[in-house]
Amino acid sequence: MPPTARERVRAELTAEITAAARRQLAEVGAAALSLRAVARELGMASSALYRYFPSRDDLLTRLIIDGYDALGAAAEAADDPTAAPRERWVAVCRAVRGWARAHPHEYALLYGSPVPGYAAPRDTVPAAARVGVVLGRVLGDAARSGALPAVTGVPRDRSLISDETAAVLGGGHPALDDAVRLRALLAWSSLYGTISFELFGHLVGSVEDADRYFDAAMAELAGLVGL
Amino acid sequence: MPPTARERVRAELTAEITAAARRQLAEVGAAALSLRAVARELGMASSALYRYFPSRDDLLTRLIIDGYDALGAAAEAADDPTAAPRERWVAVCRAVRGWARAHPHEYALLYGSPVPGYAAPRDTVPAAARVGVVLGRVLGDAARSGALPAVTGVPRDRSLISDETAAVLGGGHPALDDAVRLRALLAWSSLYGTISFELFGHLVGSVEDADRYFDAAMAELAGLVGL
DNA sequence: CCGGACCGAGAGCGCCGCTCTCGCCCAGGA
DNA sequence: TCCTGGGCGAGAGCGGCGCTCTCGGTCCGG
Repeated sequence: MPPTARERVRAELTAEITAAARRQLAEVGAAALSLRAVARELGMASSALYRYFPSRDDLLTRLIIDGYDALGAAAEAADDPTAAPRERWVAVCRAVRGWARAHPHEYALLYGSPVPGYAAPRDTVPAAARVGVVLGRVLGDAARSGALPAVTGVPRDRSLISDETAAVLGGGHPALDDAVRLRALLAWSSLYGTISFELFGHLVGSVEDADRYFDAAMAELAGLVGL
Repeated sequence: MPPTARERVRAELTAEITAAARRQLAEVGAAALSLRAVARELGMASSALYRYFPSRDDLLTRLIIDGYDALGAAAEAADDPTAAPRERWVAVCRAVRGWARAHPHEYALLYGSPVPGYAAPRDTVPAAARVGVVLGRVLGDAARSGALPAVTGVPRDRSLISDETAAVLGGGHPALDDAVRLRALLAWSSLYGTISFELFGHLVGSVEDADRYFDAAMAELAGLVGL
């Protein structure tokens, strides 16, 4: 059956709340995000918000999922499947960094310290995987076109990377070399480390030109994974 | 002149406060660290704490500096200058990860999202650099012994890495190749990214054996910098 | 010995997350 | 048509937070 009028207005108000919360998040950061302030901005009593989100953590979870989705969308939009693998790789990395710089507090919410007593629900996993999927597709396409170094053919006794992650990182390619999987996951961690270092201020005074440093670093990582 | 009795007892109480705060930090994390709870643990009025720390952020700053120092000490202790460069590199990385796993909340305070309105004072810089110094010394020693790839000798028009950081990363070696400097900084970012991913739960389900994955990843990074 | 610096305690302010209760309003069944 | 029940917003309130101010007490140096 179609949504009733009640359900529609409820969904609208829920969207308004998340929108206001996202504004707050962008302004003051996750730690200072206050349910009461969101309610004030919306002109309603703070207690009324609890009809829509059982707790502040649930509101944050909503923002986390939306953030992963927005980041994933940015990465997907930046990938041009017709370009050369190495350029695709760097372009996606640039897009991730660009999104992070445009939304620093959201990025910090996604990849910074987890909030105090908060354990990421499983809902966030598929959204969080989107960037990995894009990176994996670049790798998989490169492997299919033979641009990746040859498979050694000597599998280790036990793989370091789980099968699901290997599938994502392989981008549909059936059997990426275990070393490539490892390097792909390492590169993804390194992308995250590089962006976080820059955003969280650990690079101030160390890097002269952040843009050029990032491009050079991503080129190194592309070389590491074999692109 | 020697410290007066007043100064001594003041220093002692300050130490007790930071110790209690460090316990709180280890238990509940930085975001939930409460000045009032520290005061309760010490059996004093919360207002009395402000005689010793002007604000919660100042107490946090103290903990941050101590954390950097402890981490730096762990890294220094793990470095055996008589070992082979590659083993030294991996050993230091292992030590950093070990400290991070033993003190997850402190690590998150150091390298996670910066706290809301908090801007890291300059006091934290020297303490924060200690790990970099250790890593740089490994690199510099390797370069001096000729274990690092030959310098290309073609400097870029402008260095990406600042002179001070290049000096630290060079570990006293006069002229490390610019590419090596870049890779060293990238490797340091990657070490941080790898540990953070593991600690913040972004690797759950992706990595089968965290210990083996970390060792393999650090070996890759060692190869990247030329060790 | 005395004045002033230092100190701890208490009360209080404005926030916060969260709960409970109370009236309202509107939709759907009798 | 009326009535009733469920969703809803508002208000009051609880305990906890960071932080400030004021007030006595203590102790040290001149």
